[in-house]
Amino acid sequence: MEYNFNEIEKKWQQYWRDNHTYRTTVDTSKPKYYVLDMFPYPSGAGLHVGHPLGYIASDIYARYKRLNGFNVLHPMGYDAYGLPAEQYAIQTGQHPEVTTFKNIERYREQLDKIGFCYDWDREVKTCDPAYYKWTQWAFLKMFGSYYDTGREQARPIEELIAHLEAHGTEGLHAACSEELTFTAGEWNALSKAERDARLMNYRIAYRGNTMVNWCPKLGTVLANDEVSEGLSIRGGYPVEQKLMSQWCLRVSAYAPRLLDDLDTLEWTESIKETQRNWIGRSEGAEMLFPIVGRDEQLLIFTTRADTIFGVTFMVLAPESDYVDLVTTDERRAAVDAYLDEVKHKTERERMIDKKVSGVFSGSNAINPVTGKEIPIYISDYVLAGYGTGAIMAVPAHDSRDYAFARHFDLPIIPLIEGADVSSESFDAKEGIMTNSSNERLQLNGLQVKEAIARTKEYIARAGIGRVKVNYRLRDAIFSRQRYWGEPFPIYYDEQGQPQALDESLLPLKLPEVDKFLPTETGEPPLGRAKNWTAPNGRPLELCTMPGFAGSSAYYLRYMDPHNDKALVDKDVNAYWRQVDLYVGGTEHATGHLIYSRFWNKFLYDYGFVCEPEPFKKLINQGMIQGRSNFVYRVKDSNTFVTSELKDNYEVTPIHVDVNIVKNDILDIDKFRAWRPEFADAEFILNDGKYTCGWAIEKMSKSMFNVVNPDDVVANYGADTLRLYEMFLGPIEASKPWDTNGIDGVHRFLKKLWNQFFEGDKLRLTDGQPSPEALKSLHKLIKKVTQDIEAFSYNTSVAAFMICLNELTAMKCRDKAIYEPLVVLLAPFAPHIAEELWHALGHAESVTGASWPVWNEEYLKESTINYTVSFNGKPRFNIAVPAATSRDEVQQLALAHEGAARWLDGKQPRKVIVVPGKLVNVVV
RNA sequence: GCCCGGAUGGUGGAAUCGGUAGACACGAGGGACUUAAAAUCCCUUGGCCAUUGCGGCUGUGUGGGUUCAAGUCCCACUCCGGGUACCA
Repeated sequence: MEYNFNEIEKKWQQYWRDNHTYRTTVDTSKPKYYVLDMFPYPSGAGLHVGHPLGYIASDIYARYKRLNGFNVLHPMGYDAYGLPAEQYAIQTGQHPEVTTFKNIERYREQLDKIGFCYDWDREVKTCDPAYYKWTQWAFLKMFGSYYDTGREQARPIEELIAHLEAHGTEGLHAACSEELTFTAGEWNALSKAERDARLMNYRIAYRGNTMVNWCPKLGTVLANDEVSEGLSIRGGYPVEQKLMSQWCLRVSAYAPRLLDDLDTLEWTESIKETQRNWIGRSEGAEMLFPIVGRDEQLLIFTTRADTIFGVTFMVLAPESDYVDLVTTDERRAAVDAYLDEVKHKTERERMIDKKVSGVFSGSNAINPVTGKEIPIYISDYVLAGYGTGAIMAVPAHDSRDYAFARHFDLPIIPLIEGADVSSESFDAKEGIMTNSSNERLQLNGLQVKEAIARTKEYIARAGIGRVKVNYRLRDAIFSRQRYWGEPFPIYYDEQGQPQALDESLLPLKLPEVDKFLPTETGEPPLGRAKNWTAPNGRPLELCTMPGFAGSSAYYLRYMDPHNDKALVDKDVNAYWRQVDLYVGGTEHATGHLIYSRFWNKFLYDYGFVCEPEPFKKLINQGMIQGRSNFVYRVKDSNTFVTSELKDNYEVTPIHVDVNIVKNDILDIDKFRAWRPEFADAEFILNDGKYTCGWAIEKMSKSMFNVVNPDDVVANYGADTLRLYEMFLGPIEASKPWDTNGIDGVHRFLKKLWNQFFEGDKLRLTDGQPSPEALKSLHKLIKKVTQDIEAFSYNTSVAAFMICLNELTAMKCRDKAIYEPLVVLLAPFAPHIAEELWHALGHAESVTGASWPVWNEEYLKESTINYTVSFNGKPRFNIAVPAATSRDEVQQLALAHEGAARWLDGKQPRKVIVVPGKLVNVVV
C-alpha cells in the first residue's frame, strides 16, 4: 500500500467533522488552555503559504496540550470588516458582504485542507450582527463612562455628573481632553446641550475636535497606526492633518496601566519595547512664561527644565490656540500667510521637506527665571498634539532649536561646560552646568540630572510650573467615513448632541445603500441609507467604526460565542480567563495589541472580565516573504525591456504575477493575456528571452507573488506542508518561501509509512523492544516534549528523522516503539498519525491518546566517551564506564598511551574534567 | 538620528551552563538496482594539505580582550533586517 496522502487526509478531515472531534466545552474537571491565532482578514487573494505558518505552530501546541490532558480552546474566525472589500465594492458595485462571504468560504476551504483542530462551532465574523452587537455594546459602555484618575479605573458617567452637580470641577480626578475649571453653580446653570457638550471632555468614547489623519483618496480618517511615513497603510495614499470632529477613544487615559502591565506579560522584549516607545512616557515639567504686555501666560512642556537659562526664544505649533493670542496686528498678514502655507502641506511633505520654516508672532515672552524678554515664533517643527503645543527653545542643546536659531539668527547660549556649539547643538543629557545661576536659581557646577531635579523643585516652589508626566500615546480616532463597518449606536438630538441608543435596540444593523460612495453633499455613505433614524425619528450617526473595533474583544467572544445576553458569561469567562498563547505577526504591535489591551482593561474595570490582560504569552511568527518578479516598462510607452538591458532606458518597474514567470523568464503570451492594457505590449528581448527582475518582498496580492498552499497540499499533502513549514526554521524568523527542501520531509513520512506496511500488511510485531530501540524512542520523547514547550519545532522535526533513521537501521518492528512515536507525531502530522494509530488497532481518534513520558533510565549510557585535550586541543578519546569518578577519569586519561606523546615529558600543571564530556590537560 | 534584533558551508538552518562547530534537510558528486527513466538504497561533501596509512593546518562578519577552553562572555567596528521619528 502506497502512502496515499490525498485519500488519507480527506478521510480523516471528514472523520473529525463527523465526530466533532475538536468541539470544546467548559469542563471544570480539566485544566484549561486557550490557544489563539490572530484571525485573518479574508482577502480576495485567499490564503497564501505564509498565513499557515503561525496557524500550524499554534495548532501543534493546541494538539500537544490536548494530548497532555488539557481542555483546549482553539477557535478561529474572521476579521471581516475592512477597506479592501469596500474599495472593491466601489469599483464593481458588488456588495462588500457578498465578496466578504465568498472570501470567507474560500478561506475555510483552504484552512480545512491543512487539518487544523479548530472548534468551528465557535467561529466568529466581525460583520455578523450577532457579533457586532457586542462591539456596539462596548462602545455604549465607553460612551457612558469616564476615567477616574484617582482610582485608576473607568466609572459610570453618572458618577461624574453627580460630582459636577455637587462640587463642579473641584477635587475632580478625571481624564479629559482639556483641563476645565468651573463651579457646581456654573455647571447647574448650563443648558442640557451645554452640559452634554462639556461631558464630551470626559467620556471614554467621545466626540472631539482633534487633528486627524485625513486620507482624501480613501475619503476617511485613519488612526496613527494606520499611517506610516505619511502614507496610508492600506493603499499607500497620502495623508494630511486636518482638524475634524470625530469619535475618539480615550486610550491615553490608560497609558500608565498599559505601560506598567507590560512587565507582567510573557511577550518578547522587542515587542514590549515597541509598545513602550509607542506609549512614550516622558517625565518633565510644565512651565508658565508670561507674555509681555498681556495677562495670559504660555504653558510649555519640557524634559530639560535644567536648560532654562539657555532659552532664547519660544515656538508655537501652527495649530496652537496661543497663535491667535500672540499675533500682533502688524505681524498678522505674515503669520496668516505662514499658517496657510503649512496647512496646504501634507504630512508627508512636511516630513520630507525638513527645511526650517517659521514666522515671528510679534510678541515677546518673559523667561520666568532670568526675567529676559524673548521672541515668540510660530513653526511647524513644533507639534500641536504633543505636550502643550508650545516649547521653550534651547538652541545650544536641542538640534531642532539649533537649526531654527541659525536660520533666524537667534542667540545660542551654551550651558554645559566644554560643550562646543559652534557648528551643532550638544544634545546629550550629561555634563556639568554652566551659565546657569542667578539670585533665584543656582545650577552651575551640577550634573544635568541634579540640575533637572533642582529646577523642577524651584518652579514648583515659585509657582511657575509643575512636574508633569507626558505620554506620546494619543487617543484613538474611532470613526471612519466609510460604509463597511459597524454602525455607531448613536443618534443626534435636536441640539445636535450625540445621544446613546438604548441597549435593547442592539444590534443596530448596517443599512443598505445604493452606492458605496459619499453623498453629493459629502456625507459618508450611510447618508444614502433610507430611514437611517432612531425610533424617535432622530438621525443616526453616519460614520462607522474602524477595523480595530471588531478585533479588540473577539478573543472574549470565542469563549461564549452564542450568548445573546452578554459578550461573555461571567462563569464562562472565569473558566477560560484569558488567552494563554497568542500567535500572530509583529505588525500589530502598535495597533491591535494596544487596542485589545485597552478594551480588555476597560471591561475589566467594570468586572465584565476577570483578567486585566488579554494575552498572557505572545509568539510572533515571522513573515514568509514572497519572491516578486518585475517587468520594466520604458517611460511613456507600452514597451517592456528585459532586465539585462533596462539600464539603457528610462524605465518603471512593474510587478508581474509570479505564476506567469518561470525561473525569472517571462511567458510573454500569458503576460499579454494577463491584463488588457498589456494585450499589445512590445518587448525588447535579450537572446529571445525576457528576463524579469526580482526582489524578496512581503507576500501579497498587490505584489503578485502569492504562492497558494492548496497547490502544495495537492502535490505533497497537508502533513508534508505542516512539517515543512515548521522545518524551515524558527517560527519567529522571516524567510522567503522556497520549496527546495520539501522533498526531505515528504520522504520522511513515506519512510515512516513503509516501516508500518509491507504491501497491504502491517509489518509491525508485538515483540519486546531492544534497549537500543527504547533509548532511541525515549530520546525522541524527551527532545520533542522539550522542543514543543520551547516552540522550537524545526529541531523537533529533525529529531523525528534521526529517530526513524536509527529505528530503520536497527530494523526495529516493535509496536511498543511505534505506538508512542505516532502519538508524538500527531500534533505535527495529524492525518498520517491518525491513519497509523488506527492501523495499530485503535478504534478511537489519536486525539484521545496521552502524551508519552520519557524514562531517564533508558537514556543512560553504559560507557561514556571523554575527549582528552592538551592545552585546549583535542587529541584522543577514552571510553570509561558510566560510574567512573572525576579523579579516576583524570588518572585514566593521563595513563592512556597517547598522553605521553602530548605531555612530552612534562608534568601537567592543571587537569580540568568536565563530567560526561571532556578532560583538558594544561601542560 | 534613536530603540530593538541579527551575521555560522553552495542553501535553509543545528549547537541548554562557555566544553572543543556545522545536527537535520536540501543541493552537488560518486556508486548499486534498471534495457532506460522515475522511485529507492549506499558512500562522499566547510576550506587547504596529505590521502597505501591511522593524519595535519585552518575555520562561526572585522579587529582586540578574558579563559585551560569563545559561535557563545567583554570592548571597538562593519554590514543587514525590523520598529520609530521634528515627541521638546
